[in-house]
Amino acid sequence: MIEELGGDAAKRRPATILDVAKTANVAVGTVSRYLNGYTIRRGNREQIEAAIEALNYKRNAVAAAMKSELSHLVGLLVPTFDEFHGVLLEHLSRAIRRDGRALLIYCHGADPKIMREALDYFATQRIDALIMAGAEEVYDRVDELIGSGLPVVFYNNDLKGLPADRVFVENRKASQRAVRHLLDLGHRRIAILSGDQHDSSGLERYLGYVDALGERGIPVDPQYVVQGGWTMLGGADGVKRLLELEEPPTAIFSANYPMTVGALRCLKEQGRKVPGEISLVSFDDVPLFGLHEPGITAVAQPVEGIAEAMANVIAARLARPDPRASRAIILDCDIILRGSARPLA
Amino acid sequence: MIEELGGDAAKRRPATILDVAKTANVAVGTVSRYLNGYTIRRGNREQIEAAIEALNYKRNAVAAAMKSELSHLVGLLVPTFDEFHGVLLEHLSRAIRRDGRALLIYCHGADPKIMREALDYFATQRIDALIMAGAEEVYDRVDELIGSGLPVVFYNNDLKGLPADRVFVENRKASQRAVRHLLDLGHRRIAILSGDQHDSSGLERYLGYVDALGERGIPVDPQYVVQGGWTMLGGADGVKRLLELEEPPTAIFSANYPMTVGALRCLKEQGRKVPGEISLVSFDDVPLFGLHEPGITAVAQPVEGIAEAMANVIAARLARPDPRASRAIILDCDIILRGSARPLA
DNA sequence: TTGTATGCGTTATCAC
DNA sequence: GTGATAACGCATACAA
Repeated sequence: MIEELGGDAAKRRPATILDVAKTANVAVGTVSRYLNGYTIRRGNREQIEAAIEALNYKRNAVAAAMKSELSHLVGLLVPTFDEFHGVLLEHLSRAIRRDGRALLIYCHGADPKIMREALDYFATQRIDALIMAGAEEVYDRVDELIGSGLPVVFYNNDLKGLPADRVFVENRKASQRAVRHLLDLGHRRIAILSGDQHDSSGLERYLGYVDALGERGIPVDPQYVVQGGWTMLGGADGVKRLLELEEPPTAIFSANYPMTVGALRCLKEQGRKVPGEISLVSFDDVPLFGLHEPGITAVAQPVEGIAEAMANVIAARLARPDPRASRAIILDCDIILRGSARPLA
Repeated sequence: MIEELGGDAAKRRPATILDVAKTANVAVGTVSRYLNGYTIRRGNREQIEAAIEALNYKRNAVAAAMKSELSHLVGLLVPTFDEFHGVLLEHLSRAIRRDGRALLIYCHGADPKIMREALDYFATQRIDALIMAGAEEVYDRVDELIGSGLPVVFYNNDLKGLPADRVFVENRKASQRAVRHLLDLGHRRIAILSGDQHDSSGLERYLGYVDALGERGIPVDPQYVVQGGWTMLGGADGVKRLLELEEPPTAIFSANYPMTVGALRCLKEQGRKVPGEISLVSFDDVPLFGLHEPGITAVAQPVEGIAEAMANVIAARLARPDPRASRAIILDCDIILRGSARPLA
């Protein structure tokens, strides 16, 4: 379908601060002061406001950024837009907006080349701050960025040793509680569908699993520790291997949402009843888990709290640049008991 | 020049194109030409590359944007980050990146004030293009933006009459097929959980429902048309009302994903079996629908195709500044048959 | 092809 | 407070 565009689109040069100053009979400096919230003589203010209205003036943030060195852009570098990131984005964009900034997003899909590309792009765009899940592959680049004065906030995966702020959840304790719950139900052969243990969250969730077993004096059986690589396919594959064992586990702790979906799919395909034949607890909670039959017992991350913390940390650092103190905010998780974990028969 | 206080952090002023030119013994113009991909004498190119490396030069996109009037930013204004938008973002950010641009996102949560704020912010940031679900509340502002030369792409909800590009799916036909499927199974009392019919997608999905009934000579019974307002709560509430009818429907067509979740929750709470007592078909598909017991029969939008189309439309329009034609791309949907709809007993 | 000079719109720095 | 003016870093005519 081809339509004619209105030809009367008056594409005039947009008004500048100079035009406003001229129309309002004041100096550009005065207009700039007005725009930036400084006190202005009342008469002038009214004239400026009238001029802005009349000229339909919109301040050019690009030019402002060039002078002030502040772009009011916060870069967000994520590996993927799974359910967790969707919800995070919802809250984060809201929280960031409160301070007059917006989110510039880049999704790298675990590709190191794209990670570097993203970091370069962000540097190029002169973002005010960067939020990212740490990735070893770009340790040096991030270090460099921080060295150049860019505030960075890590989440999900830490890059130890870098002078940055951090927002994490109690991955280890929450996982421990989740596995302890399975132990309380009488399970002893408990498997973990682990995320990448090079990621701090992957490691900590695994360590929580180890902790819980250790509390009850149960040794960690390597055959029950399978790597799911955070992905749905990895989760399905991992469960498949578990079911092929001579002594399959009676319960599984899955370390994130996509792997849980994969696990459920595999279990369904293999005709294994949850929780009849095998119990399941998931890290990460989504609305549909409550509707699944049975409901999926899950660790719920405080996503809104994470977003708020990120925004606050950034706002604080931008307001008072203090390279020495780096903040680490660690939030608690809830465990939501549903029907996917039941006492061992 | 003025030195930053605190001499320990090597927070030197970043290198500029001028520094590069000086180090490479060429003129700034030459460096600029190199940066923008024009041909350069080989010796110079090598010198420039060496200088960039040595100085760790990162081009300042802000300054470049000011001159070229191109920010390489694409604004994305969404109502909310539901599952659909998560997947969309995944593909869109990738597609947009191919052209060297990134996504500047803003989430308005159906608040007209925030919509206006977002539009102002985008204008201020001098974005190159805008992707948004149309909203009547800001018709005039969007019109103004388009008038000023900003390319706009609508999705999900159209704002008729505006000279913009459009990427939509065959909402009406896909809905018709979905309802036809229920009719084929013998259902006659079919309800629709409708989205906001002021949204073009809401209206078209409703019209598809009407079409399907009309084909079979079945009149539309108003009591079977309930407004769910696109939300989970609205969906739950709508189903509740349906179940209280003297003659409840034997099948429900839900017009989007959140409403389907709400519907499932309500049906579960009320102890109604799906599909034993009531059949269900959903617009929008998510991985978990396949794992639900029963699997949810759903209309799958080609989200990747939507993202690709958006990126292409923008790239095309930005490449050829004043094509007097607006493009409307309409994509087909698949219907995925699972177990939530079964023949009427 | 290369070098020079000018301007983009804003903020910052002065005197006043 | 206000007004005039110098940057900010880059792109681009224009002359060479």
